[in-house]
Amino acid sequence: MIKVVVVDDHEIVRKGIIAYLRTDDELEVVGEAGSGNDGMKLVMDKVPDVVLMDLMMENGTGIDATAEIMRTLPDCKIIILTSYYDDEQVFPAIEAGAFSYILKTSSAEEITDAIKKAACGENVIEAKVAGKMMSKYRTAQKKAHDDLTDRELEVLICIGNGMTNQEISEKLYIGIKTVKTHVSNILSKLEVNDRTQAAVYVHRNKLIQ
Amino acid sequence: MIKVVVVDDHEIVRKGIIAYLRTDDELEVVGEAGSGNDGMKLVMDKVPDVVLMDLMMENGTGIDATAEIMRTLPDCKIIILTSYYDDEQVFPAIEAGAFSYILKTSSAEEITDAIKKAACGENVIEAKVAGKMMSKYRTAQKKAHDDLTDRELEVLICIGNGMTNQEISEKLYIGIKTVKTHVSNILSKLEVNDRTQAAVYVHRNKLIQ
DNA sequence: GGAAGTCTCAGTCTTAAGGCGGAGGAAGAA
DNA sequence: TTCTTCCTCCGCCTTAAGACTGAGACTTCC
Repeated sequence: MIKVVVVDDHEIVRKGIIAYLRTDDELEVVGEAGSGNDGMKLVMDKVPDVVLMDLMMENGTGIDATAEIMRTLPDCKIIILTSYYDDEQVFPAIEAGAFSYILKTSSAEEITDAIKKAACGENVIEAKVAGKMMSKYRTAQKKAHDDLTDRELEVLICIGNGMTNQEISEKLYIGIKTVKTHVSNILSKLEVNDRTQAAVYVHRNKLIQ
Repeated sequence: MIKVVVVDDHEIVRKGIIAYLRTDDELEVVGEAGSGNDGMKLVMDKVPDVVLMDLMMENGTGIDATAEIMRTLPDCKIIILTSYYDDEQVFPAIEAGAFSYILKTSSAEEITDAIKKAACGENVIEAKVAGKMMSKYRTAQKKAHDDLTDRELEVLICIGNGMTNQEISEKLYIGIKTVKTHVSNILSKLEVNDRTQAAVYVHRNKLIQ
């Protein structure tokens, strides 16, 4: 029997998953929790083989719970069960030590399958998530504005807010000549031609909103 | 007995909800579907009192299904059941004729309660969604760029992409003088001082990404 | 002590940007 | 028809922007 704990703050989802898991006689649901914190305590107490963990929970994410569980019970397999494959928390979850990552769009059979595989040490990563991981490592590239000095970044943000050189000089208490120097350096470092493109850069790279 | 149909493409969620609803002897689950299309046909066939409809489905949204059902069975109460309160589809769903709008974070009891209330003609709107509706009507205000002509909007988008007047004139096959005229008009209509601020406007108002 | 990087500022020069006023042609509304 | 709006373009003018070169003061690091 594979001992399973289900952590999900959607009661209806949790009850549903448990109801289904109970129909499989290889699995034994030894506990359920509605928050990351409760889940953590429960896991420490029950020491299950597998934890089905929802990522998006209202108070305290599944990430912290996952990390904490892995610290004390490194042999416990945590399966992240979430709704969206492009969730930003995918990577923190994997770094925290999540073993498998499946979506709620998976069929009930796929979920029980993932649990059984996890118990055998075989992990399951949703194809879409795997693809996301690939692109993640591709986009882990250096950003042009990493080359900027602190002061230059400060000036760039001003440009991104549509300020003129005059206004920037007044805001930063420096001469307009100095601002022009910074702006020139910024433009060449970002490889753009003028302040408008620099402003676009700021917004495209979400340096400000 | 209140006849209920459950439409959700997450099998595990659907099974869970149904398993729970069956424990209530006032409710009778007369069918289930894994897509908006199937759900629509099923509802036409079974004519339930209440439909529990998931919004986020992979093929065909719950919106279209809701609208279609309301056209043929206007007395049918459709309860939208979704994961997020700030979903952009909230309003289309309500316009499509959804009767209640509750979240999956609701307790199982709240869901059965919403079903019973719907059957009695009493709708339930999640507090957070209601708040969202309020702010929606507040933000339904006129945008400055609504005053722009088609051509001006076209030029504005170019500015938002960091193009110079020269580049814009080449792209639109018009003289640079004409571009300058458009730019001047745009700046005064948007009440900004220069093209950089116009570019910032474009991104802040998400005219382009 | 020297080298490198950063921040500050200066002078000069060129050009894109933008304001202001005017105007013709086309299309649609009153 | 007349009026209005939009798109197009012109000339004149002022100024902010940006490139390029140079340089002093300061900190950090070797």
